[in-house]
Amino acid sequence: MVKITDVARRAGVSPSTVSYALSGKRPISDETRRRVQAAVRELGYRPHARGAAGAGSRVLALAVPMRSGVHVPVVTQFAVAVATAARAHDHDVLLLTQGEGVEGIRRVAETGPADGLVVMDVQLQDPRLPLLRALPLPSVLIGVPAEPDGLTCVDLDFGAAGELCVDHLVRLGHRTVALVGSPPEVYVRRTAFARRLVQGFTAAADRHRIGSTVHPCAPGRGAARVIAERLLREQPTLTGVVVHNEPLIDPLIDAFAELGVRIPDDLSLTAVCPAPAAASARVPLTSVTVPSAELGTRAVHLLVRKMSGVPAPAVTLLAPRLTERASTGPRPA
Amino acid sequence: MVKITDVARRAGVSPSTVSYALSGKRPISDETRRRVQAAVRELGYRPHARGAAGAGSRVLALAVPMRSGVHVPVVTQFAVAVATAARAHDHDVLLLTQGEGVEGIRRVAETGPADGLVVMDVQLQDPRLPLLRALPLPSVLIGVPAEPDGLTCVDLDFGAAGELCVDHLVRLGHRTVALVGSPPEVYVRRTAFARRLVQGFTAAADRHRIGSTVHPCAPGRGAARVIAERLLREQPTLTGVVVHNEPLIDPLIDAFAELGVRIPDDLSLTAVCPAPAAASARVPLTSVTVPSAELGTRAVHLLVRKMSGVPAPAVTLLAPRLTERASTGPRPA
DNA sequence: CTGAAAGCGCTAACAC
DNA sequence: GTGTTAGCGCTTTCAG
Repeated sequence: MVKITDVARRAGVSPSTVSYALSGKRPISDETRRRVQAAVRELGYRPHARGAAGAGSRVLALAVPMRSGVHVPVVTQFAVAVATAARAHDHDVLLLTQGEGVEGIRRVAETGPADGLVVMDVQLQDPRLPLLRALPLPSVLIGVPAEPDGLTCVDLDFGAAGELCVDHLVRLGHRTVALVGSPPEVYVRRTAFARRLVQGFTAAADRHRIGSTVHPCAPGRGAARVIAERLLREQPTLTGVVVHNEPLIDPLIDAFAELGVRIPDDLSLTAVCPAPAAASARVPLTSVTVPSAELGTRAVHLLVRKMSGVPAPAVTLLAPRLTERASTGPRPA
Repeated sequence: MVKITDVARRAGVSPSTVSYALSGKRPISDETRRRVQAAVRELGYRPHARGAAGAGSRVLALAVPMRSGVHVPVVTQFAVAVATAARAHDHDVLLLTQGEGVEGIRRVAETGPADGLVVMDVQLQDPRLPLLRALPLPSVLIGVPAEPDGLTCVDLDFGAAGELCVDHLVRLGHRTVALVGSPPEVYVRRTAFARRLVQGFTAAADRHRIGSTVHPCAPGRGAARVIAERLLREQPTLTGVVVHNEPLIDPLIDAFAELGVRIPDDLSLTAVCPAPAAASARVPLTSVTVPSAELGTRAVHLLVRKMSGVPAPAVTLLAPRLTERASTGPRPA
């Protein structure tokens, strides 16, 4: 195991000179630096577990959900956003795959090299919360659980997003709406964002005194066809649908088309999903954007602030914005 | 910054006892361990940049490609496989997003906490190769560049995969075949796996003395329609198609259907993609499986062996296997 | 089973 | 611009 003194000997300088030559923390003559670098290369030197006085590890861990029902591209967008933002703050990102679950967090927090933690796929009652509250390691959740006190959470305001979709449909005259949601297991887990969207959707429909139903739905063409048929059969007056299930968007549009339902002439469709997915769907969808990149960036900002000792608000909610595209129109006569 | 001596004082024991109580490297009485753990919790102690004699960081870095033309779900599968395998070897995974490129690798290798490196999205002439060869940090590539000596590479044998698809089609009697490939930028970058598939495909077609063409293709319904029309127009005798572009699979099947081409009656279709994608396509596809999980696992195995000093072979190629499904049949009369 | 003390590799004051 | 040296927080002998 080659150490800094070896490099120093080889380069004919003192250890501290090597240290400074590598860190750049004080000026070193070109000649000396060159010799040091040569020695480093020749010996294959790598700085070791930094001496105590050194800078912290500058690593933050990211707990990514990789379980049934989560949509991989969206999760990946979050992860990339977090990684990019972390780099901007001179941090690296440690990948913590779910399945390690609580244990993974404990491990990283206690013995791991991370000095901060970003947690995704938060449930309303999440088994990780007690640990996160107790941990000396600062953490930020992407997603807002039922009891966020003592934590730092950031998310799109999914409740408001659900309301926004309904308000939009009501403004167009629709009087019966349905929510085609995420796969059932997502609700079973009480995943925060999915539950809150349902709450907002239902509350807005009740407030407007219009009919509403909610349908968890697995992805895939088969499921899309089944749900489309069922909606048309069970709710003949249905003219407005909100989709909160990205991989289901195109299959659902197809299914309606096959059943002779035209969008937006016969049925208005609204989605809650990342903007590109809405824009590039078979029919460009009026949608509330899930700003994955901004959420990831915000989470990292909050985290680095927390790591530097500044207290952070328990909940940061981003206001939803609805973008009109081709999939919504006035209620048919 | 709370240190081990603080914990020791609080627990009324010596620093070394705290150290051993936490590492478990020598037996500690239950009573003492309890007191130590209590002190740790109360003070929020976290082990620091480990003392020099301590174990290595046990982190390996993963360079993931997040650029145009790569298919996110597949990349994510690799990443998850790598992370899981790494955990099995008691390592954590540091996410290195491309875009940092060569610089990212240099940083992690020189000052970063990683002690091993997995590189994805390898190009035939990859700018990172000289660095990887020179680095004291052991690395493994998923993908085989043109000159793999001095490196450690693992991949599916994409050349053989291309041949296998053609052989299968020829055995069914087809005499004109086309390859619908990855997006153009993938070939422009000279991405190794894409290029090698083309080589194998072309070589096999030549060997069988049958007509063959290759078409890079962007994803999306529009592009699929365009390429389908073009294939039918320019090659009237075409009856066999190989797709190597996962997000294009369904759109391409749709496009052919819209053009009145039945699969497999009029046209046989083969894919090179992960098994689930082939199985759940609109028409279940005869395919050569890209075993993402196994590749990720292998890469990590090779890497940990290398890190422990055992030399590793320059190239490990997994033999392709073709699974017949519903999309291929005899050449129509 | 525990403590004292001697390092570990590295950085940062301090001297010149 | 460089070397000397005193730590840093932690682990691991070495004694008991």
